[in-house]
Amino acid sequence: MTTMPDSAKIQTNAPAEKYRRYLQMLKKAGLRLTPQRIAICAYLAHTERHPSAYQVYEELAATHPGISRATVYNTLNTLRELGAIVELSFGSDHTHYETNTQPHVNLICLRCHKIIDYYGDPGVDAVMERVRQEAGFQTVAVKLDLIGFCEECRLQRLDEIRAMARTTAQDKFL
Amino acid sequence: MTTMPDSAKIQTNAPAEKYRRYLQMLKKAGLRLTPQRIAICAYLAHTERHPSAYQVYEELAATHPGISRATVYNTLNTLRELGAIVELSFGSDHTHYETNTQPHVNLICLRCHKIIDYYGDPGVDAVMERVRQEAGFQTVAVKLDLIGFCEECRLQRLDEIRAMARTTAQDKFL
DNA sequence: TTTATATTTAGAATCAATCTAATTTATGGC
DNA sequence: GCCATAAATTAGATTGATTCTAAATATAAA
Repeated sequence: MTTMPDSAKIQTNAPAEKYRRYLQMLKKAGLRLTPQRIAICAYLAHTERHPSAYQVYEELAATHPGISRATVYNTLNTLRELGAIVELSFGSDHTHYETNTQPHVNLICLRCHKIIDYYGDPGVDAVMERVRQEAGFQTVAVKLDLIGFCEECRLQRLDEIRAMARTTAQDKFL
Repeated sequence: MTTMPDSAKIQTNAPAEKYRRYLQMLKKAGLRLTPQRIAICAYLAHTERHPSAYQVYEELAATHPGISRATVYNTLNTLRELGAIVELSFGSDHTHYETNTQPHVNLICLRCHKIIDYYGDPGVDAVMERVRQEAGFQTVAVKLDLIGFCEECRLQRLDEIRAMARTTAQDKFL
């Protein structure tokens, strides 16, 4: 997994900051800050994972009995429409959400479906600016996904190919 | 909408080339090139849109009566696992596919759900190389999504905000 | 307070996607 | 070419994440 330069982590993405940002966006959109919405924002702000809508509902239901599916899904959809969170998909059955909208790279493994957040300078600022000038597109959130094979799975894949080569002379892989 | 420099379109993404690439990847994975799979690859190679799995099935069923949902979904999943096509999601209900895996930027509008392919140099090569060295991640496909508001919707949004400002003194927008 | 609007809820409904078991098609060895 | 084996396809049933609905509740405005 090797090292990651600390300098690459430009901004902080502290829960408190995310939380404030979510609530602010809801309010700015003219929506009420109900206890349910606040709970959902708090959950999203404090997770380091990429939860699915279903996970958000299930885990919130444990601490907030009586919260309904509809409220969770509606709120997540609203936050997505506002650009506060970003939908991720990677062949899994549910929709997962990226709660961290600072520029970073998602390394999505085709084999194990793990998503690794990679912080580095993707040079995205320049692209955003060009897109604004040339296409009139106003960027709210950036998602840079690299789809491929994580280190673990890559090595495993190599092993499998070697094993296969030993037993048969087939040219198939994966 | 403005202009797009021709120099930005680095490689060609001709249907014939996509078609050959798809078939080659299936074959390399040890799968048979059946008439159904060939039809699906041909469809994907020739579309300029970002079809959903359901659309692929429905449109293929028109010309290839008897093709089954399962075959279409299985083949699309296989192509996705191979990195030949990439899943896109943008708040719509179905899963859509990006059939064009050359480096480009998806401009995804939060309001009208339009996806604009933007060709330019996102400087992604450098990121891919760094990710390989630092995280051991082998990239198969890249997806750079900018999520925001397209020119049309941005202008419409401005109009709406102005209209609202004229009638009321509320600070809500969107 | 009263009225109007926004929000939530519980449960039903939807429908894209997957699964299943049977059938068809292709492949390789003889 | 023929047979045996594996691969792929099909039609239809099933699933289950998400959305919808109608009623109840909470909030804001007047």
